[in-house]
Amino acid sequence: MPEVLFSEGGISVNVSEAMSLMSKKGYKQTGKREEMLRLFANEKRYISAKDVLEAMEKSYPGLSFDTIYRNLSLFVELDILEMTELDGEKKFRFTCSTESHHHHLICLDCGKTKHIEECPMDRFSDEKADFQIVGHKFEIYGYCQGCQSV
Amino acid sequence: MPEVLFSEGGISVNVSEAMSLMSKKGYKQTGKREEMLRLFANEKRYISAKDVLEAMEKSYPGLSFDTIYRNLSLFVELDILEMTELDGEKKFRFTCSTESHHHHLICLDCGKTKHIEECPMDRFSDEKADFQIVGHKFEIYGYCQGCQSV
DNA sequence: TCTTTTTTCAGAATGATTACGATTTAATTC
DNA sequence: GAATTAAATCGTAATCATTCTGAAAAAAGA
Repeated sequence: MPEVLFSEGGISVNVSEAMSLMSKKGYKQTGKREEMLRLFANEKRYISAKDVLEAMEKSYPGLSFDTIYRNLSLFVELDILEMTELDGEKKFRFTCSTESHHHHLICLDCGKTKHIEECPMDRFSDEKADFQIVGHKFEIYGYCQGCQSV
Repeated sequence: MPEVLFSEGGISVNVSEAMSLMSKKGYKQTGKREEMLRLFANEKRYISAKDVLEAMEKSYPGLSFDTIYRNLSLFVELDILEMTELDGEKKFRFTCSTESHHHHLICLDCGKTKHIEECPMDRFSDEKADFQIVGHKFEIYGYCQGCQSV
């Protein structure tokens, strides 16, 4: 569980940046989208679609899974969120557009992450592999301090 | 699609090794298990449960998904197969017990793989991460030569 | 062969995700 | 600010991979 919220300044910059990116791309600004983004900006960890629904049901009772999933895909498409698959479940996390390429150490319990600056692809020469390389995944799994004590 | 089968020697050694490991552990040797293993020994690439079912339905009509999945899990537990999750689907691949720790470059089309000897964890000091590390994943995705031309 | 335990079948249940037609809402135009 | 239009949302059903269940069949050991 996340203990500390970010300063309002930090949040609003990222969320409003994302919102204006959306309208620039022709997508509409809705209260639900903003609240979804606000949630991700606060959490800064990997959470599931179900987590999102549960967090938003309070303010939007009757909110549909369709809305959640459609917006999650949209956000990933626009690079506002990043996605990974853990244990057969898609998990999403806020992306800061200013961050350079990096990887994550991920807590399997709460989804909290730690950046890994180093990328194994840096020392991988893709010529000798007769594959056309289109992507890669490097993730380290574990339990964060908070979740170890449980 | 795999073009070349392995020499019978190579196959049978791996398959029979796996079969005797099973009976040593108290699991029964069945024709279905042997044919599943034979399939994986021939393919040497990541395939899905559905692929296995389709390949085996010819010799075992009416074969159930339950049988496939149960045996796949058993094989993974016994380190006979290795498993990864691609696009929300579990994919399985034959493991040679003699191979040391390694990673894969994986063809997103046919599941063909190429070994990557280098492991990014070798130069990752887990002390400074205040996470209890339990695992990691490093995979490179692309398209093999055969699948590029399509 | 007989017994015991495991495996398998057939189909239902689950859980995550996606699809659909109808309705509502945001952005745009007048 | 009302009318228009396109996108977003709802509610629910469909889909897809995977797991479960209880009964029947098959393998291993005595």
